[in-house]
Amino acid sequence: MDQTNQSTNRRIELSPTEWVVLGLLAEGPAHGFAVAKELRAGTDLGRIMTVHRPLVYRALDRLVAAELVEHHHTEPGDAGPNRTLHRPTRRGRGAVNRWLDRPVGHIRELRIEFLLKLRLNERRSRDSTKLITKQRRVLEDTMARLTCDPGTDVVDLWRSHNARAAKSFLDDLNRSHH
Amino acid sequence: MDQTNQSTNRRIELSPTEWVVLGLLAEGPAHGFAVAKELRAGTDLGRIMTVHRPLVYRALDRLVAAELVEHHHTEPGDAGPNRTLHRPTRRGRGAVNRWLDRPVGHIRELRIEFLLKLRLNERRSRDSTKLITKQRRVLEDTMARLTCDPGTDVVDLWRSHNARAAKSFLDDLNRSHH
DNA sequence: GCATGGCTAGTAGCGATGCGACTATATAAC
DNA sequence: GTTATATAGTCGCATCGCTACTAGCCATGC
Repeated sequence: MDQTNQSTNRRIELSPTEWVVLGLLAEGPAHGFAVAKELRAGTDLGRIMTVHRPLVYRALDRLVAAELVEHHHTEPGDAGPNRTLHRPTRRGRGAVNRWLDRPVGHIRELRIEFLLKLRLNERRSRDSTKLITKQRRVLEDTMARLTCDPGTDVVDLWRSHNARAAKSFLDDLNRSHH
Repeated sequence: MDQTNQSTNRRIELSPTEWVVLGLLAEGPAHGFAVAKELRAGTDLGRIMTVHRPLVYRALDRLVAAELVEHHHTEPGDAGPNRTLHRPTRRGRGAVNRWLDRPVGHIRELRIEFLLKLRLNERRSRDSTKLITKQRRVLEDTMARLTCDPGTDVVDLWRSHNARAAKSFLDDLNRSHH
C-alpha cells in the first residue's frame, strides 16, 4: 500500500447544490424525488436554498460519477413508479462531514453555504459550536484586511458595512449556542 | 398616430449585464471591445461587476435586437481590425435614464445593481441624491415587513442583520451626499 | 368498469450564463 | 522576414434555472 490514501483527505470541490444533496443523503438513503421535496421553496432547507427537481437529479448523477454517492437499491414507490435509493459512499460521508465542519472563505458564502451547514448539522444533531468559532476567526481575518478608511469608495463602504453585519450575526449565533 | 407610444414608458426588463452595457453606451458611442475593457476585473466598474468579453458582445446583440442600441458606424481600430461603434437609440437612452433613477426592489440587488447606478450616475455627472432617498424608502418598507422576532430562525436573523447593514450603508451615503 | 383527476417518480429540452479558447488584423521588435 | 503583442470579435462547452413533459399508481365519481 502506498504512503496514504491522500485522495480521501484532499479537499473536494462541489457546488452548493451538490453539497446540500450529499448532505441530505448523509441523513440516510433517499431517492431523488424525496431529496427534491426537502429542497422545494418554502421548506426548512428550501428557505435557505431552493433546488429544483431536475437539478437534484443532475447533482445526483455527478455525485455518482465522482464516487461520492452510489445506487443503493430500487424499491416500489409510495404511490407510483419504482424509485432508486442513493446513499453516500465512504468517501462521500467523509467529504460531507469535513465540509460541514469547515467555515466558508468569503462573506458572500455565509448567506447560503454557511446557513446550510448550520441547518444540516442541527438536523443530524451535530454540534455547530466549533464551526461558528472558526467562522468568526475567518471573518476577523477578512475584516483585518479591509481598507481602513472605507469613505473613499462605495464598494469598500458596502463591504465594511456587510462585514460588520456578518460579525454581529455570528456573535448572535455564538450567544444563542451558549 | 394611436393613443401614445406607451412602449417607451413601459418598464423594460434587462439583466444587470445588459443594463451596464447600455449604461456605458449612454456615455457615448463605443465598440464592444472598449466596453469589455471597462468591465474587466479590477477596473472602476469591473470591481462592482465583471463582465467578460463574450458576454458583452452577446448583450450588445440582444440590445440591438430589442432596439435599445443601434450600430453607429465602423472605423479602423487602434492597432487591429476595424471596430463597430454602437450607440443607444432614443428608447435606449430613455430606458437607461429611468433605470438609473429607479431604486432596486430587493436588498440582494444593492450590492451590484444599486452600486452600478451610483457609479454610472457619477461618471455622467448625474445626481444620485434622489435615488438614494428613494432607495432608503424602499428599504424601510422592506424592514417593516421583516419578522419582528428574528431570534427564532437563522434565516430571519441573517436577514435582519443584513437589512440593518443596508440601512446604515445608505445613511452613510446620504451623509456624504450632504 | 372505466375515466378522470391527482400524487409520485423521473426526464427532456430550451435559453441564459460563465469561461476558456480560438480566429484574425495590425503594429512593434529584432 | 519572422515573432511577439495588443486589438477586435467569435465559438463552443458545461452549468443553471425553469417549464413542460412522460409514466406509474391510486382514489373517486357516476
